[in-house]
Amino acid sequence: MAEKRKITTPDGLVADPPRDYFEDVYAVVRQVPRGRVTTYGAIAQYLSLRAGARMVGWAMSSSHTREDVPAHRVINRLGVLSGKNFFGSPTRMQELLEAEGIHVENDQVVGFKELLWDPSLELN
DNA sequence: TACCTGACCGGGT
DNA sequence: AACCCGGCCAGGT
Repeated sequence: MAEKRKITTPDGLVADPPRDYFEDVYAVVRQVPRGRVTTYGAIAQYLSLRAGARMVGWAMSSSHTREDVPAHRVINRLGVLSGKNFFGSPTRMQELLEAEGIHVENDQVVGFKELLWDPSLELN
Protein backbone atom coordinates (compact mmCIF):
# COMPACT_ATOMS: atom_id res chain seq x y z
CA MET A 1 0.00 0.00 0.00
CA ALA A 2 1.33 3.40 -0.97
CA GLU A 3 2.52 5.75 1.72
CA LYS A 4 0.01 8.21 3.02
CA ARG A 5 1.37 11.69 2.36
CA LYS A 6 0.36 15.30 2.51
CA ILE A 7 1.35 18.38 0.58
CA THR A 8 1.40 21.96 1.78
CA THR A 9 -0.09 24.60 -0.46
CA PRO A 10 1.35 28.15 -0.77
CA ASP A 11 -1.44 29.20 1.58
CA GLY A 12 -0.03 26.88 4.20
CA LEU A 13 -2.98 24.58 3.97
CA VAL A 14 -2.41 20.87 4.28
CA ALA A 15 -4.02 18.92 1.52
CA ASP A 16 -3.93 15.55 -0.15
CA PRO A 17 -2.15 15.51 -3.47
CA PRO A 18 -4.75 15.39 -6.23
CA ARG A 19 -5.62 12.30 -8.17
CA ASP A 20 -3.02 9.80 -7.00
CA TYR A 21 -5.05 8.52 -4.09
CA PHE A 22 -6.83 6.12 -6.44
CA GLU A 23 -4.20 3.44 -5.86
CA ASP A 24 -4.49 3.90 -2.10
CA VAL A 25 -8.23 3.36 -2.36
CA TYR A 26 -7.78 0.19 -4.40
CA ALA A 27 -5.16 -1.07 -1.93
CA VAL A 28 -7.70 -0.81 0.88
CA VAL A 29 -10.52 -2.39 -1.11
CA ARG A 30 -8.29 -5.36 -1.98
CA GLN A 31 -8.03 -6.10 1.73
CA VAL A 32 -11.75 -6.32 2.39
CA PRO A 33 -12.31 -9.98 3.26
CA ARG A 34 -14.71 -12.21 1.41
CA GLY A 35 -18.15 -12.06 2.94
CA ARG A 36 -17.58 -8.61 4.46
CA VAL A 37 -18.33 -5.09 3.23
CA THR A 38 -16.95 -1.61 3.77
CA THR A 39 -18.10 1.92 2.96
CA TYR A 40 -16.85 4.87 0.94
CA GLY A 41 -16.71 7.00 4.05
CA ALA A 42 -14.74 4.44 6.07
CA ILE A 43 -12.11 4.31 3.33
CA ALA A 44 -11.95 8.10 3.07
CA GLN A 45 -11.52 8.41 6.82
CA TYR A 46 -8.85 5.73 6.99
CA LEU A 47 -6.82 7.40 4.22
CA SER A 48 -7.47 10.89 5.66
CA LEU A 49 -8.71 12.00 2.28
CA ARG A 50 -9.56 15.67 2.37
CA ALA A 51 -11.53 15.07 -0.78
CA GLY A 52 -13.87 12.87 1.17
CA ALA A 53 -16.04 9.89 0.52
CA ARG A 54 -17.35 11.31 -2.71
CA MET A 55 -13.97 10.95 -4.35
CA VAL A 56 -13.70 7.38 -3.13
CA GLY A 57 -16.78 6.73 -5.22
CA TRP A 58 -15.09 8.53 -8.06
CA ALA A 59 -12.06 6.30 -7.70
CA MET A 60 -14.26 3.22 -7.71
CA SER A 61 -15.97 4.26 -10.91
CA SER A 62 -12.55 4.01 -12.54
CA SER A 63 -11.87 0.57 -11.13
CA HIS A 64 -13.99 -1.48 -13.49
CA THR A 65 -11.02 -2.75 -15.46
CA ARG A 66 -9.23 -3.95 -12.33
CA GLU A 67 -10.15 -7.57 -11.75
CA ASP A 68 -8.27 -7.70 -8.46
CA VAL A 69 -10.36 -5.00 -6.80
CA PRO A 70 -13.52 -6.45 -5.18
CA ALA A 71 -15.56 -3.33 -5.89
CA HIS A 72 -18.81 -5.07 -4.99
CA ARG A 73 -17.80 -5.07 -1.32
CA VAL A 74 -17.93 -1.28 -1.18
CA ILE A 75 -21.36 0.10 -0.31
CA ASN A 76 -22.66 3.33 1.17
CA ARG A 77 -23.13 4.12 4.85
CA LEU A 78 -26.73 2.88 4.82
CA GLY A 79 -25.76 -0.48 3.38
CA VAL A 80 -27.19 0.35 -0.04
CA LEU A 81 -25.62 -0.93 -3.27
CA SER A 82 -25.30 2.59 -4.63
CA GLY A 83 -22.75 1.54 -7.24
CA LYS A 84 -24.67 -1.33 -8.77
CA ASN A 85 -25.17 0.46 -12.08
CA PHE A 86 -21.43 0.35 -12.70
CA PHE A 87 -21.43 -3.43 -12.92
CA GLY A 88 -22.19 -5.26 -16.12
CA SER A 89 -25.83 -5.96 -15.40
CA PRO A 90 -28.20 -4.37 -12.88
CA THR A 91 -28.04 -7.51 -10.73
CA ARG A 92 -24.34 -8.30 -11.01
CA MET A 93 -23.25 -6.56 -7.82
CA GLN A 94 -25.93 -8.31 -5.82
CA GLU A 95 -25.02 -11.66 -7.33
CA LEU A 96 -21.37 -11.20 -6.45
CA LEU A 97 -22.30 -10.43 -2.85
CA GLU A 98 -24.73 -13.31 -2.56
CA ALA A 99 -22.05 -15.65 -3.90
CA GLU A 100 -20.14 -14.74 -0.71
CA GLY A 101 -23.11 -15.47 1.52
CA ILE A 102 -24.23 -11.85 1.85
CA HIS A 103 -27.96 -11.35 1.63
CA VAL A 104 -29.39 -8.39 -0.25
CA GLU A 105 -32.95 -7.09 -0.10
CA ASN A 106 -34.15 -4.06 -2.03
CA ASP A 107 -30.58 -3.15 -2.98
CA GLN A 108 -29.56 -3.15 0.66
CA VAL A 109 -27.20 -5.53 2.47
CA VAL A 110 -29.08 -7.31 5.25
CA GLY A 111 -27.32 -6.85 8.58
CA PHE A 112 -24.59 -4.68 7.06
CA LYS A 113 -23.61 -3.22 10.42
CA GLU A 114 -22.40 -6.64 11.53
CA LEU A 115 -20.68 -7.32 8.22
CA LEU A 116 -18.95 -3.95 8.11
CA TRP A 117 -15.19 -4.15 7.76
CA ASP A 118 -13.79 -0.79 8.88
CA PRO A 119 -10.15 -0.31 7.78
CA SER A 120 -9.58 2.14 10.64
CA LEU A 121 -10.33 -0.70 13.06
CA GLU A 122 -8.96 -3.68 11.14
CA LEU A 123 -5.77 -2.20 9.70
CA ASN A 124 -2.77 -0.56 11.34
C1' DT B 1 -16.28 31.53 -16.57
C1' DA B 2 -20.44 29.50 -14.33
C1' DC B 3 -23.20 25.98 -13.33
C1' DC B 4 -24.50 21.21 -12.68
C1' DT B 5 -24.05 16.53 -11.28
C1' DG B 6 -22.44 12.66 -8.74
C1' DA B 7 -20.65 4.53 -6.53
C1' DC B 8 -20.86 10.23 -0.40
C1' DC B 9 -21.30 11.78 4.57
C1' DG B 10 -22.42 13.92 9.13
C1' DG B 11 -25.37 16.84 11.50
C1' DG B 12 -29.74 18.91 12.31
C1' DT B 13 -34.71 18.45 12.18
C1' DA C 1 -34.82 5.37 8.67
C1' DA C 2 -35.97 9.89 6.03
C1' DC C 3 -35.35 14.49 4.54
C1' DC C 4 -32.59 18.65 3.82
C1' DC C 5 -28.20 21.08 3.88
C1' DG C 6 -23.51 22.27 3.32
C1' DG C 7 -18.97 20.50 2.33
C1' DC C 8 -16.11 17.89 -0.75
C1' DC C 9 -13.88 18.12 -5.92
C1' DA C 10 -13.47 16.11 -10.84
C1' DG C 11 -15.58 16.38 -15.38
C1' DG C 12 -18.88 17.71 -18.52
C1' DT C 13 -21.62 21.29 -20.80
